[in-house]
Amino acid sequence: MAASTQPDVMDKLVSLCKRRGFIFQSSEIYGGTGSVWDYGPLGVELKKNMKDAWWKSMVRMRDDIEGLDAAILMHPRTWEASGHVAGFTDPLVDCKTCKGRFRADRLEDARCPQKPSKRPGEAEQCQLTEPRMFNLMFKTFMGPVEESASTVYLRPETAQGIFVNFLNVQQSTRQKVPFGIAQIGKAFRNEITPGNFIFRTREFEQMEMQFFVEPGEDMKWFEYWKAERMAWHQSLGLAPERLNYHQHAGAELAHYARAAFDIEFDFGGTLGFQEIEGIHNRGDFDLGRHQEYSGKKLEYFDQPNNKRSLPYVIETSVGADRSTLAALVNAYREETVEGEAEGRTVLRLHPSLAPIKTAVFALTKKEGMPDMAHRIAGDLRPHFPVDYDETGSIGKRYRRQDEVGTPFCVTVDTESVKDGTVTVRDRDSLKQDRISADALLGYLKERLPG
RNA sequence: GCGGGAGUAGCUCAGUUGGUAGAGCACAACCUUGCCAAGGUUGGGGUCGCGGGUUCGAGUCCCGUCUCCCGCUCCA
Repeated sequence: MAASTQPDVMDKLVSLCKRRGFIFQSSEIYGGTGSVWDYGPLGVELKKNMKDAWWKSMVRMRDDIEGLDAAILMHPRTWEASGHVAGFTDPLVDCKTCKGRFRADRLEDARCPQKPSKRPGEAEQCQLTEPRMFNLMFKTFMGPVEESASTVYLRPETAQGIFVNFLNVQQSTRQKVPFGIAQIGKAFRNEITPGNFIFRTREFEQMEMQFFVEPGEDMKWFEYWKAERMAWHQSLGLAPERLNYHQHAGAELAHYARAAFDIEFDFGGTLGFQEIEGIHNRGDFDLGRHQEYSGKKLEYFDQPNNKRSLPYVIETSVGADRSTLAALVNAYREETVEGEAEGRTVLRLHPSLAPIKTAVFALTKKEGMPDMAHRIAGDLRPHFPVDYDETGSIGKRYRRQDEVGTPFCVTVDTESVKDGTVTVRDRDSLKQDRISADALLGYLKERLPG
């Protein structure tokens, strides 16, 4: 069969995601809410599989990383310490005449700085609007009274929940540096320019791990995690040629970062290579600042060597939504099946990510086929998500499952009812195996990782 | 926030000079077929993003508003 990769599949993907129940625009019946998306029945499974894969590789498969689920609302001082209150607030002014936008604190004598060549005639002076404060953080109020003292923020990143709990986790688990804390959770940013489907949204989910290391060991661990994280993305099927590293240098470096690399994925079309994960060496910036703002010591006591130190932090931060989008883009294919007039749309998702692992069909509604197919589906359900279908032609049902990435389809026919064998069809190779229904679970488990 | 484009059925779209909405696909039921989107019959679905105005009458003209896309600004 011939495969074709579309230059820009995003439009088709958005349409498919809505039609098949992966992703819907939030509050659509009210006209939609800007840059917020809801995950439908298949989308929630896909994203959950993505998060489970991450959690398993980070927390369950290692004994040097612990899990955490910190609250979205934190003490407001947290964000003063992190630098988000000061660093994320800019006074912006717009020029009504020349359409420019500028930071008020960088303007001289309140004049529009646009070059004369781009300004209208002298008679028509530029008109600047009043400065408006713009902060990336969403504000809300805690308690019944809305007053400034009760202002709290929706966290713009999950990392701070880990830093403030550093000693709680370390002492309760008796971990020794180097060790890490992992967390999956929602974060909120009032982006000026959101967009590109679920790529940049105002409410999103992060999968972050902060690894605490001895100062001086930081670059060694930085390189370790750089490699490990790239391997993880590939293990979930992202094509190696669509992944690369992007190094941050100079002004591009965040205020806390000593070194930073992004892992980028090629989304194709107009988007091209975009960040899906960041690996940062944050030094002791965060623990140091929280120590300063809270007045509480956050040093780690190294018992054998009888010394105290503030660990350095190597952070890996993946966007769960971006990874999900990358998986979808990476998996999307429009193929021509040999000998067939019509092509097929197929999501070649890694089996561990597929929302439905196996579909069970009754070839027709006669001769006890539905009964047997229902029985088989029921036997498989305790083990993984299963879909049952008996409508339309068999080819049509295969196409439906291809479109949502189901790796295997099992069909019960007349022979099945007589001799107990079924047909198992593979999504990618289109090959069919005839096996005993009794051996089906073992057959599928062998081919479905996780 | 600015400039440009767009908003008609689940999806992709068509709707001529304003006269009370169509197609393909999808979906549901039944018949037929019986391993890769066949065929047939029937059917459910839109008041045309939302609000207002002009008009005897507006999807079709005007104003406002919301949302999406592209560009700018911005982007820890």
